Amino acid sequence: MDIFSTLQEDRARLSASESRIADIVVNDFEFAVNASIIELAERAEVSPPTVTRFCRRLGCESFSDFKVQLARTAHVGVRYLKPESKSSDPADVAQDIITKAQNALFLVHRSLDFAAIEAAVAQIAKAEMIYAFGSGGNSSMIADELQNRLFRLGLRITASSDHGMQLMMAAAARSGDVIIGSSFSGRNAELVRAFALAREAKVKTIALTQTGSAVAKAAEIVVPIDIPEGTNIYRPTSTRIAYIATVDILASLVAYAVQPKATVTLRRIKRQLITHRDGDDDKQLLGD
Amino acid sequence: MDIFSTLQEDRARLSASESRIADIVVNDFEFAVNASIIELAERAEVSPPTVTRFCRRLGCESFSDFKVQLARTAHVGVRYLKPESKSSDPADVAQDIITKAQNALFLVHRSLDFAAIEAAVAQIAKAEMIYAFGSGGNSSMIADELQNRLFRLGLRITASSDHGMQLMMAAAARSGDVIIGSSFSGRNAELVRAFALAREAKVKTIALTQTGSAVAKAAEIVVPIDIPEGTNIYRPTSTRIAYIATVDILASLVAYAVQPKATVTLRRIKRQLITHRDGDDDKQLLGD
DNA sequence: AACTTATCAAGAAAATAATTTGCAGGGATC
DNA sequence: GATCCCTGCAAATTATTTTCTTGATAAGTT
Repeated sequence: MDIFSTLQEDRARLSASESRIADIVVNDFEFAVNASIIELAERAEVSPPTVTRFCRRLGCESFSDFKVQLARTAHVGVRYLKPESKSSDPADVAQDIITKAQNALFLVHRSLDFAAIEAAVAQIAKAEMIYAFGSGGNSSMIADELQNRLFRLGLRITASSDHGMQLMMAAAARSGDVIIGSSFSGRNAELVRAFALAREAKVKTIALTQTGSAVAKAAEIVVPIDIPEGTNIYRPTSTRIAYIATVDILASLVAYAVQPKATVTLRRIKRQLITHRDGDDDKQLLGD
Repeated sequence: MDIFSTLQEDRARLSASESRIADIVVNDFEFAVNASIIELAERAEVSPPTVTRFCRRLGCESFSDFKVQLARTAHVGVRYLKPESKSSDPADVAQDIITKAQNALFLVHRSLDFAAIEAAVAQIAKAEMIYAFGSGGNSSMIADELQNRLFRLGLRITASSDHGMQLMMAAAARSGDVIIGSSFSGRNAELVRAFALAREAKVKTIALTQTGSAVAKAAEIVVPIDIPEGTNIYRPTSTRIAYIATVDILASLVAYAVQPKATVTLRRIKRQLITHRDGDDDKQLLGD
């Protein structure tokens, strides 16, 4: 667990003096990581021992331990509190995107629902046939990505971003099949319909979407992905990164679940790719 | 600038004793951030003052300043040196993937070639027509992603993952057009051929690929993306994240470059999407 | 209602530990 | 052989933690 979560959680248990310290840490993080215990104490109008006690209460060994914990979390964890820059300078834009992407990873990691993931992995690994659905550019990329990752494991999968096809496929799917649907917004009405159709036929339905959304309610297993998207409509970065990472995790776990089958297929695919390139090395990653 | 770059750069200027300290810091980072100056000194078989001087040489105020700098960089920056875990426990797998993804972002950010990016952005923004090429699952995703991002800006773009089509399109392209080709491996021979064909017709060629690779050599503008991929072939995480982030940066910068044209198009697309969903909100990101 | 007691927060001062500085010896280089 | 730089020692400084004490609040008792 990281300091920032702990700080949020334990906020209630803190005394008045300790709360003042917490405020300073949260609001002026830069100061906090650089300050000595005396400086921090002075600013919070408490005595140094109180600061030590504050650190201990948060589960740290000592004040310096606290600072280290703080520094390592905060690099990734704090900035999402900060307003994004409005600059169009390349360095700023890059900084902004990278930061948001890292925050997204940080947030996904923290909020991963392993129970749901394991349930999804179990279903995927034993599926007769898998249908990956998603529409609208972003989610269709996720569907393709699922196909790209899972067919390599020897699984039978097809991806579709076409609403009409999705409905027909959902209707054609049989018990033992799995439908994985992705929706960033959670409000893809056609996907909801496809899920409903599938569930009538006892087809397993897995949704990658926002908690509590229409799509989430329509699916049997929900792997929730909840990322606050920034307001800049030019940059759907965070959510996409979060989805990609989640798919990566799912696919990796499925790989472990189907391992014996998978290695054979991978080797065959790899051989195919190598002849397509100018020969050689085996370490090169699978696919271009 | 972060400590780790500095450490790498200044490595040559360090004395023997200081090098020993550097070794420990790099190889056993966990120890280094938690150790006191005395512990670190003992382990490196030097005296505490030498450690202080080492920190100063790296541009830090003091030893504790050094530790803070270290902690804040290293959370993201060091782990790619570490062997990845072989565990198949979901929490470990997730941790591993998230860490690798964060490292990838860290590394891309550090190695971004802004000159190349700006050159690419300038060409893309004024292109008559854009062709996005990529094959093999990963790169084809990048090509689709480019299309997905750039068409929203009112640019004319098509993506293709079909080698045959790519060659024909390259042949059909005219001066004023731009071809953007992506290749993770840098050894997609067909893409090289498409670039060659395009350059004969004075079509601008932009490659997203590894520095020094065949694809890189074939293109006029190279936006280099160099990420060491792990050895676990089930997990092409890092590179993909790096490419996505780079495309995000490119697309955002193009958005700024073509702004007036773009907002109109975005508004039209958005209206279209909203009727497709169950009404409402404008803050929702563009596309699902 | 008044007093006692327990509990806890918080600061003062002392003790401890960590860090830095000044200085001097040793080795390498020119 | 002189100079320069690295390095460690020891002292000085500074920072941090521990211990002890005080004061406040709340619950229980007479």
